[in-house]
Amino acid sequence: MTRDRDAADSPGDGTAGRRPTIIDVAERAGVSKSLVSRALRGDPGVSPERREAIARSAADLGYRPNSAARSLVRGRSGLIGVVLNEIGNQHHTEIVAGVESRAAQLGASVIIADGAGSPDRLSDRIETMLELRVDGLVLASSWVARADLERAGRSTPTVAVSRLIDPPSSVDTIASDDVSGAAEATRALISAGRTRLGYITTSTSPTSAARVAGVRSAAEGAGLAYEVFELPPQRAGRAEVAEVLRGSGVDGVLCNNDVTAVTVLAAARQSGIRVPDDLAVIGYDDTRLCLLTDPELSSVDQPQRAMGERAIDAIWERANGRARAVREDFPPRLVLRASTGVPGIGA
Amino acid sequence: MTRDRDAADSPGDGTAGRRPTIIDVAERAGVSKSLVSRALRGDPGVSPERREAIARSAADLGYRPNSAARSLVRGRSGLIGVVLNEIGNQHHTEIVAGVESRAAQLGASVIIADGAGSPDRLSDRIETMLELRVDGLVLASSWVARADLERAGRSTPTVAVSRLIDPPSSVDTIASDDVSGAAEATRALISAGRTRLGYITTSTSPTSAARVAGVRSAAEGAGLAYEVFELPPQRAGRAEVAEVLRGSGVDGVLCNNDVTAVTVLAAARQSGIRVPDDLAVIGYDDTRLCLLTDPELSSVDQPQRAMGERAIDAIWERANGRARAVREDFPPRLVLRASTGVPGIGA
DNA sequence: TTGTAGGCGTTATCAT
DNA sequence: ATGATAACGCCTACAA
Repeated sequence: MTRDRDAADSPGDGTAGRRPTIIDVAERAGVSKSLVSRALRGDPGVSPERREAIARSAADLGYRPNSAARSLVRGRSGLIGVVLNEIGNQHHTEIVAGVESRAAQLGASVIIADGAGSPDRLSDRIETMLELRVDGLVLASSWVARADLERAGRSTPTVAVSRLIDPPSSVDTIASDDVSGAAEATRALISAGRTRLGYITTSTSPTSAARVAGVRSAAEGAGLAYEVFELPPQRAGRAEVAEVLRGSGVDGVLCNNDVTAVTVLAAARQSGIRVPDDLAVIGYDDTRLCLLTDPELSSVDQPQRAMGERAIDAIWERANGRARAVREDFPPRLVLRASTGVPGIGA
Repeated sequence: MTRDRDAADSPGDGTAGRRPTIIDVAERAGVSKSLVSRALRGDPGVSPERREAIARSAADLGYRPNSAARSLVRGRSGLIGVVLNEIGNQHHTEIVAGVESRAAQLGASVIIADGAGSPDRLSDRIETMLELRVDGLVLASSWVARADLERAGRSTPTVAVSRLIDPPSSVDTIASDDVSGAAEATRALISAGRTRLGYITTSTSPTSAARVAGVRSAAEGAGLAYEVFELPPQRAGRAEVAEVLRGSGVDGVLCNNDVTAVTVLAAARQSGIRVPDDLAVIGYDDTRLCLLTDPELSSVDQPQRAMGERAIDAIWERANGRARAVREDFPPRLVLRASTGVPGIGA
């Protein structure tokens, strides 16, 4: 039920009258609008007196530049767009910190949109960003349709901070090295004496697929078998995980993220499975949750902040002529804690 | 296969040449630019043939409207801005869901900015939103300076979804009723037989202050004493909380959020304090964490989504003439679980 | 149904 | 140092 938006035109504006423009400022200061433009932007070549008068006039009027007008004439918006797969996902939001800090150095403002985990929404948000003429676009999602990637890459420097299957060459990609991250974690399980390995995930993303590959390589390298458990997000509660655990004889498990790992911990406790004695557990992302569990949770840390910073650099490079695509994998870091037992000592 | 539109290429443009405008679309379709404008916006009064030709022309060219130009001429941006105190804070991000869904009904796009917990950054982000001429602004933070609130309220319909001290009348405020939420939680502790009550928080926000008031009212109503523990966020780890717990003889504690509550659980376990036998614990926000702890965590749920929706409605009302400020408190809901023992039965 | 002509607020290029 | 003035891309009366 949409509301009627074209209510009788002018009556009731809510906020005050017309917003002051550069012209209002100019009149009040008794100068031309060009001079106001220069003064307000801090251009050199404006006499101190004028500058002063203009500043006061602007302040009195509560003048604020209209970025639409500016963007239109300059051909650049000064905006960096970030589209997140899911604003509630900590892995994605941490990338924003890196993006923000680097963008600030370039004098750009960062605006964020939430894809709410849906490809349609993602597509829509990307379109909005492109219409806004962002000077660069950061995509933190593995679920962007290829057509949308191409469209974005064609319009503005675009970098995906996530693992993509066969990304178009117009889009740069930055990810952490999921294969080696998962492999290293798996090797840690193995060197803790685990022989019945498992990977449990609540996602079917390319990221997760890469981690499966990492688990496989490490397991096969040690001549061990491994099992993969895929739980749909809605069916990934403590009970479901407990069931999975009971069915399999797994004694060492890597999880797709820390929340899943905490769920495994809870399920194990409920099922009388001791951690790490009966089951070693490793999470992914190294969130602060890891320090709040009992036992504390081992986890694979990803350098989200550095990846976010790199994304902005890549955008800058594209804007300045680079044509070849960036394809970078950042090395993750395994953080061992009690949930895998004492490092180096088997069970 | 000719995609070269500008032979004289400046040394490295990155993406293709000039972006197509409504004029390019018009020429290619052999019509005037006004007709293109109408057709593309779905205005009635355009012959089917023209409409078709224009659509094809636009598609061929990869045309995309420039929202700066549109915003400039229409006087509205079609944008709703949301400034979050901290993009990593789940309480704040959940408000976004409500904002998004209602904004979509109004045909507005939502853009988000992150205040990173700093008043300066918040101020800066708000300014960016105002320069963008957002049609409405949602502030999810208790830390916005009053000057910024006034500035925003003067420029565009603004609503703070958070507790504010003495908000300006130009800003609408929506919050959950923290006093009653905390009071109800405290009464639950009392009726579970707890007599040495506590409130532990990692924040000094007005929100937290309101909850203290709720705890006080319930405690005093029952003739019981209570203690308030304030831990700075950096010093709110398991160890610090354990120390606090040991020092006091508290047997029933309300926490400012679920993460703090989980920390309390971890600290209690470490200190040999049994939950709920020795200590009853209640969190705030009712995040999914609550189901992953042992024992499961009682918590106070806030209707973030409804608050987000209401924010958009309030903006709409302001835009349509309402002058009086909205001051609304949404009722929270206490969810009892094992961390407070069986409801209704004392320890 | 279609086209013409301003104008939105700003920047930037010319003059002066 | 300052001021006209022409864009920027789009929408919208007003004409035809």
